[in-house]
Amino acid sequence: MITVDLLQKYGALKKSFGKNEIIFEEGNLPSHYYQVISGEVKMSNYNDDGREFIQGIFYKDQSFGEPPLFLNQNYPANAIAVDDSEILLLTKNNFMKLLEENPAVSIKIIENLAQRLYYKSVMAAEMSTQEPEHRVLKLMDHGIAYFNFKKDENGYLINFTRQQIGDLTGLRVETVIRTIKALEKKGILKIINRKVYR
Amino acid sequence: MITVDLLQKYGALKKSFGKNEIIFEEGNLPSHYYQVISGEVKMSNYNDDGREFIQGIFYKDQSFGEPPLFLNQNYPANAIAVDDSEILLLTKNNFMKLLEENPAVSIKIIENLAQRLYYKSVMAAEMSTQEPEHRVLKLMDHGIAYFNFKKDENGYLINFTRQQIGDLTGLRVETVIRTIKALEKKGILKIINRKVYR
DNA sequence: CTTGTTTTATGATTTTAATCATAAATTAGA
DNA sequence: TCTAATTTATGATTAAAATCATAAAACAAG
Repeated sequence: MITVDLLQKYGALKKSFGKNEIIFEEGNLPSHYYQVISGEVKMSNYNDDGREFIQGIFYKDQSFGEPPLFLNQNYPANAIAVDDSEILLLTKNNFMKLLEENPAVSIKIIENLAQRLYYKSVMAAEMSTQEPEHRVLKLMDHGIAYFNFKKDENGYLINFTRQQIGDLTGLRVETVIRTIKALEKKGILKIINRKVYR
Repeated sequence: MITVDLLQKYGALKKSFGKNEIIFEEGNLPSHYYQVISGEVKMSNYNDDGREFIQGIFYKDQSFGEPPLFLNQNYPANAIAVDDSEILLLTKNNFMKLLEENPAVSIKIIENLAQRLYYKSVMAAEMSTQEPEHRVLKLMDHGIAYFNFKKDENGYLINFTRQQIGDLTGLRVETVIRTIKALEKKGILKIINRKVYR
Protein backbone atom coordinates (compact mmCIF):
# COMPACT_ATOMS: atom_id res chain seq x y z
CA MET A 1 0.00 0.00 0.00
CA ILE A 2 2.44 2.66 1.22
CA THR A 3 6.01 2.16 -0.03
CA VAL A 4 8.43 0.72 2.50
CA ASP A 5 10.83 3.60 1.84
CA LEU A 6 8.28 6.23 2.74
CA LEU A 7 7.20 4.36 5.87
CA GLN A 8 10.81 4.02 7.02
CA LYS A 9 11.43 7.68 6.33
CA TYR A 10 8.80 8.38 8.99
CA GLY A 11 10.36 5.94 11.41
CA ALA A 12 8.51 2.68 10.77
CA LEU A 13 10.13 -0.36 12.37
CA LYS A 14 10.09 -3.96 11.23
CA LYS A 15 8.82 -6.52 13.72
CA SER A 16 8.66 -10.30 13.45
CA PHE A 17 5.76 -12.43 14.66
CA GLY A 18 5.82 -16.18 15.00
CA LYS A 19 3.03 -18.42 13.76
CA ASN A 20 -0.14 -17.91 15.84
CA GLU A 21 1.38 -14.95 17.66
CA ILE A 22 -1.03 -12.15 18.58
CA ILE A 23 -0.32 -8.79 16.91
CA PHE A 24 -3.07 -6.89 18.69
CA GLU A 25 -6.19 -7.79 20.61
CA GLU A 26 -9.87 -6.92 20.49
CA GLY A 27 -10.71 -4.17 22.95
CA ASN A 28 -7.28 -2.51 22.94
CA LEU A 29 -6.69 1.02 21.75
CA PRO A 30 -4.74 1.26 18.48
CA SER A 31 -1.31 2.80 18.64
CA HIS A 32 0.25 1.92 15.28
CA TYR A 33 -0.26 1.58 11.57
CA TYR A 34 0.49 -2.01 10.43
CA GLN A 35 1.62 -3.22 7.01
CA VAL A 36 2.56 -6.78 6.05
CA ILE A 37 6.06 -7.26 4.62
CA SER A 38 5.90 -11.04 4.49
CA GLY A 39 3.73 -13.81 5.85
CA GLU A 40 0.00 -13.83 6.48
CA VAL A 41 -2.21 -12.14 9.05
CA LYS A 42 -5.83 -12.78 9.96
CA MET A 43 -8.23 -10.52 11.82
CA SER A 44 -10.91 -12.39 13.68
CA ASN A 45 -13.45 -12.40 16.48
CA TYR A 46 -14.36 -15.10 18.94
CA ASN A 47 -17.92 -15.16 20.19
CA ASP A 48 -19.07 -16.10 23.69
CA ASP A 49 -18.62 -19.81 23.16
CA GLY A 50 -15.33 -19.67 21.33
CA ARG A 51 -16.57 -19.75 17.77
CA GLU A 52 -14.35 -17.80 15.38
CA PHE A 53 -15.35 -15.34 12.68
CA ILE A 54 -12.58 -14.25 10.31
CA GLN A 55 -12.96 -10.59 9.29
CA GLY A 56 -10.22 -10.71 6.69
CA ILE A 57 -6.85 -12.17 5.74
CA PHE A 58 -3.95 -9.93 4.80
CA TYR A 59 -0.84 -10.62 2.72
CA LYS A 60 2.31 -8.84 1.52
CA ASP A 61 1.95 -5.06 1.12
CA GLN A 62 -1.50 -4.96 2.69
CA SER A 63 -2.29 -2.83 5.71
CA PHE A 64 -4.76 -3.72 8.45
CA GLY A 65 -6.32 -2.29 11.58
CA GLU A 66 -6.57 1.31 10.37
CA PRO A 67 -10.28 2.03 10.95
CA PRO A 68 -10.10 2.16 14.77
CA LEU A 69 -6.83 4.09 14.47
CA PHE A 70 -8.63 6.88 12.64
CA LEU A 71 -11.60 6.78 15.01
CA ASN A 72 -9.81 6.51 18.37
CA GLN A 73 -11.91 3.43 19.05
CA ASN A 74 -10.94 0.04 20.42
CA TYR A 75 -10.06 -2.76 18.03
CA PRO A 76 -13.23 -4.70 17.15
CA ALA A 77 -11.19 -7.87 16.46
CA ASN A 78 -7.88 -9.60 17.06
CA ALA A 79 -4.97 -9.68 14.62
CA ILE A 80 -2.99 -12.91 14.58
CA ALA A 81 -0.08 -14.09 12.44
CA VAL A 82 -1.23 -17.18 10.51
CA ASP A 83 2.39 -17.94 9.52
CA ASP A 84 5.69 -16.49 10.61
CA SER A 85 5.34 -12.89 9.44
CA GLU A 86 7.21 -9.61 9.25
CA ILE A 87 5.20 -6.47 9.85
CA LEU A 88 6.11 -2.80 9.54
CA LEU A 89 4.85 -0.69 12.45
CA LEU A 90 4.51 3.08 12.35
CA THR A 91 3.36 5.03 15.40
CA LYS A 92 0.04 6.82 15.10
CA ASN A 93 1.57 10.28 15.37
CA ASN A 94 4.12 9.63 12.68
CA PHE A 95 1.50 7.99 10.48
CA MET A 96 -0.74 11.04 10.74
CA LYS A 97 2.20 13.27 9.91
CA LEU A 98 2.96 11.10 6.89
CA LEU A 99 -0.64 11.51 5.70
CA GLU A 100 -0.63 15.28 6.17
CA GLU A 101 2.59 15.70 4.27
CA ASN A 102 1.71 13.25 1.49
CA PRO A 103 -1.81 13.89 0.23
CA ALA A 104 -1.44 11.26 -2.50
CA VAL A 105 -1.20 8.62 0.21
CA SER A 106 -4.60 9.67 1.54
CA ILE A 107 -6.14 8.74 -1.78
CA LYS A 108 -4.46 5.33 -1.57
CA ILE A 109 -5.86 4.81 1.92
CA ILE A 110 -9.31 5.83 0.72
CA GLU A 111 -9.16 3.35 -2.13
CA ASN A 112 -8.06 0.60 0.20
CA LEU A 113 -10.81 1.27 2.73
CA ALA A 114 -13.32 1.51 -0.12
CA GLN A 115 -12.21 -1.92 -1.35
CA ARG A 116 -12.64 -3.48 2.06
CA LEU A 117 -16.01 -1.81 2.59
CA TYR A 118 -17.13 -3.13 -0.78
CA TYR A 119 -16.17 -6.68 0.20
CA LYS A 120 -17.94 -6.38 3.55
CA SER A 121 -21.09 -5.05 1.88
CA VAL A 122 -21.24 -7.91 -0.58
CA MET A 123 -20.55 -10.55 2.05
CA ALA A 124 -23.00 -9.06 4.55
CA ALA A 125 -25.82 -9.30 2.03
CA GLU A 126 -24.79 -12.85 1.14
CA MET A 127 -24.49 -13.99 4.71
CA SER A 128 -27.84 -12.61 5.76
CA THR A 129 -30.02 -13.74 2.90
CA GLN A 130 -28.39 -16.45 0.84
CA GLU A 131 -28.06 -20.19 1.23
CA PRO A 132 -24.67 -21.88 1.83
CA GLU A 133 -23.83 -22.65 -1.81
CA HIS A 134 -24.29 -19.01 -2.76
CA ARG A 135 -22.19 -17.78 0.17
CA VAL A 136 -19.31 -20.14 -0.45
CA LEU A 137 -19.20 -19.32 -4.17
CA LYS A 138 -19.27 -15.59 -3.50
CA LEU A 139 -16.35 -15.91 -1.12
CA MET A 140 -14.34 -17.92 -3.64
CA ASP A 141 -15.06 -15.54 -6.48
CA HIS A 142 -14.08 -12.61 -4.30
CA GLY A 143 -10.94 -14.45 -3.30
CA ILE A 144 -9.95 -14.96 -6.90
CA ALA A 145 -10.09 -11.23 -7.47
CA TYR A 146 -8.67 -10.18 -4.14
CA PHE A 147 -6.66 -12.85 -2.32
CA ASN A 148 -3.65 -14.32 -4.03
CA PHE A 149 -5.26 -17.45 -5.50
CA LYS A 150 -3.14 -18.93 -8.26
CA LYS A 151 -4.38 -20.30 -11.55
CA ASP A 152 -3.12 -23.55 -13.05
CA GLU A 153 -4.44 -26.08 -15.57
CA ASN A 154 -7.35 -27.01 -13.26
CA GLY A 155 -8.52 -23.44 -12.66
CA TYR A 156 -7.99 -21.20 -9.65
CA LEU A 157 -6.80 -23.05 -6.56
CA ILE A 158 -8.92 -21.97 -3.59
CA ASN A 159 -6.17 -21.69 -1.05
CA PHE A 160 -8.37 -21.92 2.07
CA THR A 161 -9.14 -24.83 4.36
CA ARG A 162 -12.81 -25.84 4.74
CA GLN A 163 -12.59 -24.48 8.28
CA GLN A 164 -11.37 -21.07 7.05
CA ILE A 165 -14.17 -20.91 4.51
CA GLY A 166 -16.57 -21.63 7.34
CA ASP A 167 -15.07 -18.95 9.56
CA LEU A 168 -15.29 -16.43 6.71
CA THR A 169 -18.87 -17.24 5.74
CA GLY A 170 -20.39 -18.03 9.12
CA LEU A 171 -20.93 -21.70 8.30
CA ARG A 172 -19.81 -24.85 10.12
CA VAL A 173 -17.01 -27.01 8.69
CA GLU A 174 -19.34 -29.93 8.06
CA THR A 175 -21.71 -27.65 6.18
CA VAL A 176 -18.84 -26.27 4.09
CA ILE A 177 -17.62 -29.77 3.25
CA ARG A 178 -21.11 -30.86 2.19
CA THR A 179 -21.70 -27.64 0.28
CA ILE A 180 -18.45 -27.96 -1.65
CA LYS A 181 -19.30 -31.56 -2.49
CA ALA A 182 -22.70 -30.48 -3.77
CA LEU A 183 -21.12 -27.75 -5.89
CA GLU A 184 -18.72 -30.28 -7.36
CA LYS A 185 -21.57 -32.65 -8.21
CA LYS A 186 -23.22 -29.77 -10.07
CA GLY A 187 -19.98 -29.17 -11.97
CA ILE A 188 -19.55 -25.65 -10.56
CA LEU A 189 -16.11 -26.42 -9.13
CA LYS A 190 -13.55 -29.22 -9.08
CA ILE A 191 -12.09 -31.20 -6.20
CA ILE A 192 -8.74 -32.77 -7.05
CA ASN A 193 -7.32 -34.77 -4.18
CA ARG A 194 -9.11 -32.63 -1.60
CA LYS A 195 -8.00 -29.35 -3.12
CA VAL A 196 -10.72 -27.10 -4.48
CA TYR A 197 -10.45 -25.50 -7.94
CA ARG A 198 -12.78 -22.93 -9.43
CA MET B 1 -19.62 15.54 5.82
CA ILE B 2 -18.42 18.03 3.22
CA THR B 3 -19.85 21.54 3.65
CA VAL B 4 -22.63 22.45 1.25
CA ASP B 5 -20.75 25.60 0.29
CA LEU B 6 -17.67 23.70 -0.81
CA LEU B 7 -19.73 21.17 -2.76
CA GLN B 8 -21.61 23.93 -4.54
CA LYS B 9 -18.37 25.71 -5.33
CA TYR B 10 -17.44 22.62 -7.35
CA GLY B 11 -20.79 22.56 -9.10
CA ALA B 12 -22.89 20.22 -6.95
CA LEU B 13 -26.60 20.30 -7.74
CA LYS B 14 -29.56 19.68 -5.47
CA LYS B 15 -32.01 17.02 -6.55
CA SER B 16 -35.30 15.95 -4.99
CA PHE B 17 -36.45 12.35 -4.66
CA GLY B 18 -39.95 11.28 -3.69
CA LYS B 19 -40.66 8.60 -1.12
CA ASN B 20 -39.55 5.18 -2.40
CA GLU B 21 -37.87 6.70 -5.44
CA ILE B 22 -34.72 4.97 -6.64
CA ILE B 23 -31.54 7.07 -6.47
CA PHE B 24 -29.26 4.50 -8.06
CA GLU B 25 -29.41 0.79 -8.75
CA GLU B 26 -27.25 -2.24 -8.03
CA GLY B 27 -25.09 -3.11 -11.01
CA ASN B 28 -24.83 0.42 -12.40
CA LEU B 29 -21.56 2.31 -12.66
CA PRO B 30 -21.26 5.25 -10.25
CA SER B 31 -21.16 8.70 -11.74
CA HIS B 32 -21.68 11.02 -8.76
CA TYR B 33 -20.92 11.73 -5.15
CA TYR B 34 -24.15 11.84 -3.09
CA GLN B 35 -24.82 13.71 0.14
CA VAL B 36 -28.13 13.93 2.00
CA ILE B 37 -29.48 17.44 2.63
CA SER B 38 -32.82 16.33 4.07
CA GLY B 39 -34.85 13.15 4.33
CA GLU B 40 -33.65 9.58 4.65
CA VAL B 41 -31.96 7.17 2.27
CA LYS B 42 -31.44 3.43 2.56
CA MET B 43 -29.00 1.24 0.68
CA SER B 44 -30.17 -2.31 0.27
CA ASN B 45 -29.94 -5.55 -1.66
CA TYR B 46 -32.64 -7.94 -2.75
CA ASN B 47 -31.71 -11.59 -3.00
CA ASP B 48 -33.00 -14.06 -5.57
CA ASP B 49 -36.37 -14.46 -3.95
CA GLY B 50 -36.99 -10.85 -3.11
CA ARG B 51 -35.74 -10.78 0.44
CA GLU B 52 -34.22 -7.45 1.41
CA PHE B 53 -30.98 -6.76 3.26
CA ILE B 54 -30.41 -3.16 4.37
CA GLN B 55 -26.74 -2.16 4.15
CA GLY B 56 -27.22 1.16 5.87
CA ILE B 57 -29.51 4.12 6.43
CA PHE B 58 -28.31 7.66 5.81
CA TYR B 59 -29.56 10.96 7.17
CA LYS B 60 -28.80 14.70 6.90
CA ASP B 61 -25.17 15.53 6.05
CA GLN B 62 -24.22 11.91 5.43
CA SER B 63 -22.75 10.73 2.14
CA PHE B 64 -23.32 7.34 0.57
CA GLY B 65 -22.24 5.25 -2.40
CA GLU B 66 -18.60 6.39 -2.45
CA PRO B 67 -16.76 3.04 -2.33
CA PRO B 68 -17.62 1.94 -5.88
CA LEU B 69 -16.99 5.50 -7.06
CA PHE B 70 -13.38 5.25 -5.91
CA LEU B 71 -12.98 1.76 -7.31
CA ASN B 72 -14.68 2.12 -10.70
CA GLN B 73 -16.85 -0.82 -9.78
CA ASN B 74 -20.59 -1.32 -10.08
CA TYR B 75 -22.84 -0.48 -7.17
CA PRO B 76 -23.24 -3.54 -4.93
CA ALA B 77 -26.66 -2.32 -3.73
CA ASN B 78 -29.56 0.02 -4.48
CA ALA B 79 -30.09 3.44 -2.96
CA ILE B 80 -33.71 4.37 -2.29
CA ALA B 81 -35.31 7.41 -0.66
CA VAL B 82 -37.20 6.20 2.44
CA ASP B 83 -38.95 9.58 2.73
CA ASP B 84 -39.10 12.57 0.43
CA SER B 85 -35.46 13.65 0.34
CA GLU B 86 -33.15 16.27 -1.05
CA ILE B 87 -29.73 15.09 -2.19
CA LEU B 88 -26.66 16.99 -3.37
CA LEU B 89 -25.02 15.43 -6.42
CA LEU B 90 -21.48 16.16 -7.54
CA THR B 91 -20.05 14.61 -10.69
CA LYS B 92 -17.18 12.20 -10.23
CA ASN B 93 -14.67 14.43 -12.02
CA ASN B 94 -15.53 17.47 -9.99
CA PHE B 95 -15.52 15.42 -6.80
CA MET B 96 -12.03 14.13 -7.52
CA LYS B 97 -10.88 17.67 -8.25
CA LEU B 98 -12.36 18.80 -4.95
CA LEU B 99 -10.43 16.08 -3.15
CA GLU B 100 -7.14 16.94 -4.84
CA GLU B 101 -7.47 20.61 -4.07
CA ASN B 102 -8.69 20.11 -0.48
CA PRO B 103 -6.53 17.55 1.32
CA ALA B 104 -8.38 18.11 4.60
CA VAL B 105 -11.50 16.69 2.97
CA SER B 106 -9.65 13.44 2.24
CA ILE B 107 -9.13 12.94 5.94
CA LYS B 108 -12.86 13.47 6.52
CA ILE B 109 -13.65 10.86 3.86
CA ILE B 110 -11.21 8.44 5.44
CA GLU B 111 -12.81 8.89 8.84
CA ASN B 112 -16.24 8.35 7.39
CA LEU B 113 -15.25 5.18 5.53
CA ALA B 114 -13.45 3.95 8.63
CA GLN B 115 -16.63 4.46 10.67
CA ARG B 116 -18.72 2.48 8.20
CA LEU B 117 -16.12 -0.29 7.98
CA TYR B 118 -16.08 -0.50 11.76
CA TYR B 119 -19.86 -0.92 11.85
CA LYS B 120 -19.77 -3.58 9.14
CA SER B 121 -17.03 -5.49 10.95
CA VAL B 122 -18.95 -5.55 14.19
CA MET B 123 -22.23 -6.53 12.55
CA ALA B 124 -20.60 -9.20 10.36
CA ALA B 125 -19.20 -10.94 13.42
CA GLU B 126 -22.55 -10.65 15.18
CA MET B 127 -24.56 -11.91 12.25
CA SER B 128 -22.36 -14.92 11.66
CA THR B 129 -21.89 -16.19 15.17
CA GLN B 130 -24.41 -14.74 17.56
CA GLU B 131 -28.01 -15.58 18.39
CA PRO B 132 -30.90 -13.19 17.61
CA GLU B 133 -31.00 -11.41 20.98
CA HIS B 134 -27.34 -10.51 20.70
CA ARG B 135 -27.68 -9.30 17.11
CA VAL B 136 -30.70 -7.12 17.79
CA LEU B 137 -29.11 -5.53 20.84
CA LYS B 138 -25.88 -4.81 18.99
CA LEU B 139 -27.79 -3.08 16.23
CA MET B 140 -29.72 -0.97 18.71
CA ASP B 141 -26.63 0.01 20.66
CA HIS B 142 -24.87 0.93 17.45
CA GLY B 143 -27.92 2.91 16.39
CA ILE B 144 -27.85 4.91 19.62
CA ALA B 145 -24.29 5.97 18.89
CA TYR B 146 -24.65 6.40 15.14
CA PHE B 147 -28.24 6.88 13.92
CA ASN B 148 -30.24 9.76 15.25
CA PHE B 149 -32.11 7.99 18.04
CA LYS B 150 -33.52 10.44 20.57
CA LYS B 151 -33.52 10.06 24.31
CA ASP B 152 -36.53 10.82 26.47
CA GLU B 153 -37.73 9.83 29.94
CA ASN B 154 -38.10 6.18 28.87
CA GLY B 155 -34.60 5.88 27.38
CA TYR B 156 -33.50 5.92 23.76
CA LEU B 157 -36.33 5.46 21.30
CA ILE B 158 -35.31 2.82 18.73
CA ASN B 159 -36.66 4.53 15.67
CA PHE B 160 -36.83 1.41 13.45
CA THR B 161 -39.72 -0.84 12.55
CA ARG B 162 -39.43 -4.57 13.40
CA GLN B 163 -39.13 -5.20 9.68
CA GLN B 164 -36.21 -2.77 9.35
CA ILE B 165 -34.43 -4.39 12.29
CA GLY B 166 -34.91 -7.71 10.54
CA ASP B 167 -33.56 -6.40 7.25
CA LEU B 168 -30.52 -4.94 9.04
CA THR B 169 -29.74 -8.06 11.07
CA GLY B 170 -30.72 -10.79 8.63
CA LEU B 171 -33.63 -11.98 10.76
CA ARG B 172 -37.31 -12.42 9.89
CA VAL B 173 -39.93 -10.00 11.24
CA GLU B 174 -41.56 -12.67 13.38
CA THR B 175 -38.20 -13.56 14.89
CA VAL B 176 -37.47 -9.90 15.63
CA ILE B 177 -40.88 -9.45 17.27
CA ARG B 178 -40.36 -12.52 19.45
CA THR B 179 -36.78 -11.55 20.24
CA ILE B 180 -37.77 -8.04 21.32
CA LYS B 181 -40.51 -9.49 23.52
CA ALA B 182 -38.00 -11.83 25.14
CA LEU B 183 -35.60 -8.96 25.75
CA GLU B 184 -38.39 -6.96 27.36
CA LYS B 185 -39.30 -9.87 29.63
CA LYS B 186 -35.66 -9.95 30.74
CA GLY B 187 -35.82 -6.23 31.48
CA ILE B 188 -33.15 -5.37 28.90
CA LEU B 189 -35.42 -2.97 27.03
CA LYS B 190 -38.87 -1.42 27.31
CA ILE B 191 -41.89 -1.62 25.03
CA ILE B 192 -44.30 1.28 25.52
CA ASN B 193 -47.30 1.06 23.22
CA ARG B 194 -45.36 -0.87 20.61
CA LYS B 195 -42.42 1.52 20.61
CA VAL B 196 -39.08 0.13 21.73
CA TYR B 197 -36.91 1.97 24.27
CA ARG B 198 -33.41 1.07 25.32
C1' DC C 1 -64.57 9.22 7.89
C1' DT C 2 -63.75 5.27 5.30
C1' DT C 3 -60.67 2.19 3.12
C1' DG C 4 -56.41 0.19 2.17
C1' DT C 5 -51.86 -0.65 3.71
C1' DT C 6 -48.40 -1.35 7.01
C1' DT C 7 -47.00 -2.85 11.41
C1' DT C 8 -47.27 -5.75 15.27
C1' DA C 9 -48.71 -10.08 17.03
C1' DT C 10 -49.15 -15.28 17.94
C1' DG C 11 -49.60 -20.18 17.18
C1' DA C 12 -48.39 -24.42 14.43
C1' DT C 13 -45.35 -26.63 11.32
C1' DT C 14 -41.37 -27.30 8.55
C1' DT C 15 -36.81 -26.94 6.96
C1' DT C 16 -32.13 -26.55 7.19
C1' DA C 17 -27.94 -26.02 9.09
C1' DA C 18 -25.93 -27.04 13.59
C1' DT C 19 -24.65 -30.45 16.51
C1' DC C 20 -22.97 -34.90 17.90
C1' DA C 21 -20.34 -38.91 17.05
C1' DT C 22 -16.82 -41.16 14.82
C1' DA C 23 -12.98 -42.06 11.64
C1' DA C 24 -9.72 -41.98 7.72
C1' DA C 25 -6.28 -39.25 5.43
C1' DT C 26 -2.91 -35.89 5.60
C1' DT C 27 0.31 -32.74 7.54
C1' DA C 28 3.29 -30.87 11.06
C1' DG C 29 6.30 -31.45 14.75
C1' DA C 30 9.51 -33.65 17.90
C1' DT D 1 10.33 -41.58 11.39
C1' DC D 2 7.08 -41.89 14.71
C1' DT D 3 3.45 -39.35 16.97
C1' DA D 4 0.26 -35.76 17.54
C1' DA D 5 -2.61 -32.54 15.54
C1' DT D 6 -5.23 -30.96 11.80
C1' DT D 7 -8.12 -31.53 7.89
C1' DT D 8 -11.53 -33.88 5.37
C1' DA D 9 -15.32 -36.93 5.59
C1' DT D 10 -20.07 -39.03 6.57
C1' DG D 11 -24.22 -40.45 9.00
C1' DA D 12 -27.82 -39.56 12.61
C1' DT D 13 -30.15 -36.38 15.47
C1' DT D 14 -31.53 -31.97 17.19
C1' DA D 15 -32.55 -27.30 17.69
C1' DA D 16 -33.72 -23.00 16.24
C1' DA D 17 -35.25 -19.85 13.15
C1' DA D 18 -37.96 -19.70 8.91
C1' DT D 19 -42.22 -20.37 7.06
C1' DC D 20 -47.14 -20.49 6.90
C1' DA D 21 -51.50 -18.90 8.42
C1' DT D 22 -54.25 -15.62 10.37
C1' DA D 23 -55.67 -11.37 12.69
C1' DA D 24 -55.85 -7.11 15.44
C1' DA D 25 -54.08 -2.51 15.84
C1' DA D 26 -52.28 1.57 13.93
C1' DC D 27 -51.45 4.59 10.31
C1' DA D 28 -51.84 6.86 5.76
C1' DA D 29 -54.35 8.36 1.81
C1' DG D 30 -58.24 9.79 -0.48
